[in-house]
Amino acid sequence: MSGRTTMRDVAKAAGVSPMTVSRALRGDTMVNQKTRDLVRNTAARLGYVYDTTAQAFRSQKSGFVAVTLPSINNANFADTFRGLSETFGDLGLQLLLGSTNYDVEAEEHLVRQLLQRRPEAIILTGGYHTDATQQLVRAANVPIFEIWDLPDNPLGHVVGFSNADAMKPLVQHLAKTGRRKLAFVGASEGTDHRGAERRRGVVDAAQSLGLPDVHIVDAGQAPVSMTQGADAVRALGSTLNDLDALVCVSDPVAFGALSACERMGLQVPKDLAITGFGAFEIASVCVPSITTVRVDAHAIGVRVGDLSLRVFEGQDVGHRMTEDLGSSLQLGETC
Amino acid sequence: MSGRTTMRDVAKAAGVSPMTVSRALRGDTMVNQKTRDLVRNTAARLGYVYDTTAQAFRSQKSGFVAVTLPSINNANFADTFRGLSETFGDLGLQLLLGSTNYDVEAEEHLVRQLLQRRPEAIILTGGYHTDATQQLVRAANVPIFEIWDLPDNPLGHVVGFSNADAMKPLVQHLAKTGRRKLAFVGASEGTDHRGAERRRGVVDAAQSLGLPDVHIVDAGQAPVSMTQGADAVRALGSTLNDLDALVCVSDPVAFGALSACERMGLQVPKDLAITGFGAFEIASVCVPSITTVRVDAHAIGVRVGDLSLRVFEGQDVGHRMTEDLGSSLQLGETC
DNA sequence: CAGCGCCATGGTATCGGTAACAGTAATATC
DNA sequence: GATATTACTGTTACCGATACCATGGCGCTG
Repeated sequence: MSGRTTMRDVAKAAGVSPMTVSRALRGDTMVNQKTRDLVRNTAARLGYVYDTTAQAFRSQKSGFVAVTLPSINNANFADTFRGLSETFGDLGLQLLLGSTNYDVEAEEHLVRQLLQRRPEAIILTGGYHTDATQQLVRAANVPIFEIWDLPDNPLGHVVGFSNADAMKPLVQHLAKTGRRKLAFVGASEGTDHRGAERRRGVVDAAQSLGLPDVHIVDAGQAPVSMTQGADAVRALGSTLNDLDALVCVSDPVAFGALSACERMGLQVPKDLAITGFGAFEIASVCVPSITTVRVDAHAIGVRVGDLSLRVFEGQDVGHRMTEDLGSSLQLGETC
Repeated sequence: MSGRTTMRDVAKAAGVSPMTVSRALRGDTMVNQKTRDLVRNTAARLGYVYDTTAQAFRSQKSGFVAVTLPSINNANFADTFRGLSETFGDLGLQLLLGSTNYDVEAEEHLVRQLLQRRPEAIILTGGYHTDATQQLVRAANVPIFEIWDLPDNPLGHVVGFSNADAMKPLVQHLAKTGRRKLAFVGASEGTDHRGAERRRGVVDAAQSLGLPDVHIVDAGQAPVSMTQGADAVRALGSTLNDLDALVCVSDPVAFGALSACERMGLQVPKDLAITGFGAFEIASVCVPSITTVRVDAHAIGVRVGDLSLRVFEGQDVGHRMTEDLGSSLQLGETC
């Protein structure tokens, strides 16, 4: 009598078998409506709380979906998480969230932990992982989704976009409006893989347009903050006068750069163009508004949920799906 | 042979009992070093993945801590979450996160779900909940923490600050610099409880300083975005000319207001003062920088973790702890 | 009225770890 | 040398739900 109320207690109180309680609480229509109501009322009266752990254990279905994000403190990733949350919530699945802090080693550690909870699907941000991570998730034998990227050798399904290609229209726009000397402001080499892809996209686009070499500005470890963006631009000093445009790895960085320019008396876009990435709210609210690349972060989450449903229903098992959600140029006042 | 590799399989392969495997994998020093290594190597060789669900079930300890946040897409709450994550991670506990979207009914639903996972502690943002929520968490019989607030009748432990008191220095500063006619820009009545507390703090402080009645500006449902802040200010139109200061419920709202003013040709702080709340990064980066109230969101998470440890170790069982982390005025250029 | 199918419910075993207790061999103590 | 202690390993039962199979009762058909 010491422990918590269990189904047995409810069964006894309702005068039925535990099996019937189990069925009634899950809304099995096989159970008579009257019995169902009786069981539910009894359970409520006793303050019974269903034990999902026991269910997960017995049925060998955890009800979890594992998600790794580089950072939780990022409006875009938060939007993706919200999309996932909504969609998987409807499927009765709960998200197990972990943050990798833009570090593949940390991701590996996290994945190890998450897999011990026997998730029914695994969602990894990005397409770049350690070998061990790849082995682990493959061995887990559940649907894998890589998001926010289009990996060359996907582990499973993919919902994302090309971070490199996304930069092309941006650079083209800059070139068209007469900007030739570009700088890319981003994280140090080797931390932010998606940021590196964007950099590559800018460098390649500039090259193919016949622009001079892109100046690379290291703003520090990912995630690069507004402050780091501002500091990096300030540190450029007189170099800034030789530049036509600052292509920033994200909108927060662009905003930091914009503020730094304002403090330094530089006119944007007259003296210098600035671009961001991600279409964060700040890009459209600030003055001047920032030209950026729109990505539907929320849709990424929703699409993963939708595809999962199809996978769970067995319509596409063994068939690797790749969904390229693309991106679009969102013009602002900074160029 | 069909199912997943279990401890039994590892035990057989290593020539020991499952019990020894269990002990070895958990690093029990009671097990001989050589045996431990043997077991670990065997487990690794077989690709064994520990089943935390089974452990949770047998030991009746889920390893989970339930957390509800109003919104995940908020730098402050994200910081708190990070603090929680770090601290509870060190204790070997995993966070189960849910977002209430600033709705106590949604919170109740969420809490119901989370409790079914038998969390070892419950962390609720805010001190305002439905009756059912209160009953549920009390009945769960685990440590409860309410954060980001100082409730009158706490459910358990508290780590937060007074949202009302936090506004006093702000209003005093405004009064000292000659601002008399204040407006408060926040969410509609009945959604954001902490926002309402801040509003109350402003109204009370203004009254006790002999300032005229505070003009209340409804910017829509919580969470109020930058855009909503900007729209609300724009909608004020000529009323704006009669005001000396806009006290905003958060920094994003303040930034939206600031941008709107800039677009309308109003000089901040000359024509109008603006204040925010939360000391978001944007407050110190933007031009002019925003005067705001600093709250150590990360510390809230860390402190909850620290206090939990004490509770788990039984040093303070039954003893309700309240930790007021306070807040401080962070002066910027907007007033 | 036997035989069949359908509906609603019950009995039993079991998921994979581990708590609790029970050894056993080697070493220390008197 | 007998006993106590230490260091390590093993045995058994069990956590709370549910998969699987069995069964009783009722209506319907021929």
